[in-house]
Amino acid sequence: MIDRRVQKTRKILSQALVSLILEKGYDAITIQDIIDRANVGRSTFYAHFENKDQLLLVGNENFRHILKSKVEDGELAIDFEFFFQHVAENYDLALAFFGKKGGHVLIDFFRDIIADLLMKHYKTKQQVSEKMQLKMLGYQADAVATSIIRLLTLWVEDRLPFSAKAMADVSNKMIKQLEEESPIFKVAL
Amino acid sequence: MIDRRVQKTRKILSQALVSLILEKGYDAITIQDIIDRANVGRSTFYAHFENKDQLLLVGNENFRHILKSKVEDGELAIDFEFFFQHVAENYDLALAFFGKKGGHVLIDFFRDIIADLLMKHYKTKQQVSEKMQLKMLGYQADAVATSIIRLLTLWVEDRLPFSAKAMADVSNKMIKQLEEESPIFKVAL
DNA sequence: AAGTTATGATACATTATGTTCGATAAAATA
DNA sequence: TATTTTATCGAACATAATGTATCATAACTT
Repeated sequence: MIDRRVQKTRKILSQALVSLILEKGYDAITIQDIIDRANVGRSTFYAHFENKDQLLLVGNENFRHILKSKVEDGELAIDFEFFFQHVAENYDLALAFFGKKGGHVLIDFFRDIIADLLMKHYKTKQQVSEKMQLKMLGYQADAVATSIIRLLTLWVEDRLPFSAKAMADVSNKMIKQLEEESPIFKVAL
Repeated sequence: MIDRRVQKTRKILSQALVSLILEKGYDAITIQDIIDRANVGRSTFYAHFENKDQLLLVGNENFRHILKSKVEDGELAIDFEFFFQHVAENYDLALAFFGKKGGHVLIDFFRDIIADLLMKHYKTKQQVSEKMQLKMLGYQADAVATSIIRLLTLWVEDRLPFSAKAMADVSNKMIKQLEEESPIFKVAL
């Protein structure tokens, strides 16, 4: 098991980072800010993390793995209502992760995961074999994933004016757009 | 008219920034890097710009205003083929603006412009009056604009494997998805 | 040709970076 | 409990970037 001192240090560093994000924005935060806020020695920080990004990623593995574990449990499609609900239930964290003041680390993380899942999903719905068509489908999966994450950030920044279900419905609508084979694939690429 | 020394200084600073983006990525660039590369005095930089972002914005007004002027010429919809074509014709710049190594300044700029235009466009197609429905439509316009910019960045980063027309077709497809009134608006928000 | 102004060079105080070291306190282990 | 292991702190360090200020000079405008 992990040394209790280590657990304590990592936790307080994570909390310091989150609180600082809400105050001054991720990009403006320095390592110095974090160790001042956490009351942790400079050398201690570097004994655990290489930089801010790593602290954010490692310090929030629980939150990050929600989507992943949920999907690896067997379902192919994504339960967006569950996802938006989970975000709503962790509003303070979500604001730090996805709000205006947040950084790009977790946004990119979730975008990539969703894009991968969408790509698998689309490939089951369509028979696309040609190389360039597959590439274009990849673009679209990525673009749709990006738009869903964008919806999420607008929603969070706006203090959740809609229900998680409404957000999931809009997300699913954006996904469905690409489910059927469409004339776009017959266009000269 | 503007002092020739000023024109020269601003131009060389802009060029220095663009070349540095391609080398080390926008976020990692310091003011020191820029003035070293441009061979310009530190005080001179600050006489013209407050920071990197401003240099990037002011130094590329021509590129930025392409979309805006094109639309203000009377058309309501956006000519995405023209837009993607313009990007392709300025590939080096586009790579610095929208590639992996680029910053978020111009991406955000274009996203906001496109989102505004889409919102106007949707409002002419649909009769949406209820406040929350209007807000949700705004989310969707923003999300679609975000996905189009994402398509652009993937395309540019990938060295333009598709024609500008193909990219415009995909973009327009994503836009059309929201043109008709859809069941989503009857969902409980 | 005279007056105006942008520039470069230099200097400055402040702040952050990433690393190293030894003393100390806190933990695991026997 | 006694002993060993190890995480932390505090301090120091060289390096680098920041934003501001001043002044002589060169380049520009009129």
